[in-house]
Amino acid sequence: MKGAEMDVIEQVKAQGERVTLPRRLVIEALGQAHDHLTISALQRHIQAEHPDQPMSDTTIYRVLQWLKAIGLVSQTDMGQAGTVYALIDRPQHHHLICLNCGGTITIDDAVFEALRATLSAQYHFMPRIDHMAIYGTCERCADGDNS
Amino acid sequence: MKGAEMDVIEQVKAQGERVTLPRRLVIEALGQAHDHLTISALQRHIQAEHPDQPMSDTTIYRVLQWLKAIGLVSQTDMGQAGTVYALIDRPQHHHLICLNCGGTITIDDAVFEALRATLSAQYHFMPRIDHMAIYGTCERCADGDNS
DNA sequence: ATGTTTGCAAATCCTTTGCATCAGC
DNA sequence: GCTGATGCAAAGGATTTGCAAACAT
Repeated sequence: MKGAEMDVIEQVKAQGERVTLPRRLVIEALGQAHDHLTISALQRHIQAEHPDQPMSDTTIYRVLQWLKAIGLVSQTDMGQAGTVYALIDRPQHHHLICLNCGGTITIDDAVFEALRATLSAQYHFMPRIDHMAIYGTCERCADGDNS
Repeated sequence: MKGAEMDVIEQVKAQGERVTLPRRLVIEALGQAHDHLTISALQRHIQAEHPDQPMSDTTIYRVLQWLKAIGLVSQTDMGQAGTVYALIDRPQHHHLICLNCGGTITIDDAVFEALRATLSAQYHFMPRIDHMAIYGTCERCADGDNS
């Protein structure tokens, strides 16, 4: 199912931005990933799919920075796990990260609806909560105690 | 009012941790700051207060990493503005960061109470929301349009 | 044709590490 | 006195930048 990246490419064109091969590949990789990707994971993914089309780190950085600027991808600092990127289009989801075991739990975007409403009403601020990483302690670590 | 850092030092001692001069100075600087500090701001602050006591970057990094590990400071990625640190003790506050003008708005911790409750109830996860940075568009930029 | 984007290499910035010395308990 | 913290210098990693060549529109 390659709907996501097609949509993104349409959006990009509609904004009058140029669509080049490297850009296409980055968008494709992000669209196919069922997860948020680090720069190196992205690079590996693209290499695997298109072994003949080399992509420099520089280009990936620049493409991501551009996609972020035009509001199509989110960038999240996942702490020890590095910085990850993802398309902003599918049903959003976010992550809870356990400070003890390092495990991650995926949570639904609905959890943030109330927060969005509050920030908008109280502070007249339009939050763009594309991908949140929240740290804390997971159930297992809270019970079984820690290291 | 130097209550905050005294408390922290007591806590540290109570945990059987060593209290050295560099550690004391970092805690003092964080306690006096009315804001979250970057590494370099912290360094400048300490230099200003104690010109004769040099502190290597390395030590600041190590002290902060240690304070974070024992749960006394928060670390937040503020995007373009870098990574900031703060003591976790005073009434918490958080920041809204405008993606357009870069301005920041300070918000109350109460905003996150509902979120904490939801995460705890629905995912059995104990979040540690010490300092959040939320990106979006501020009122002024939403009205006056952008660059 | 024109203005943008790419790739390479090098620069820069932030953070961590090895190791000898020094300080807290 | 023993154990762990510090400082220096150097390594490491991630991200950015300058400039010529390649590309999309």
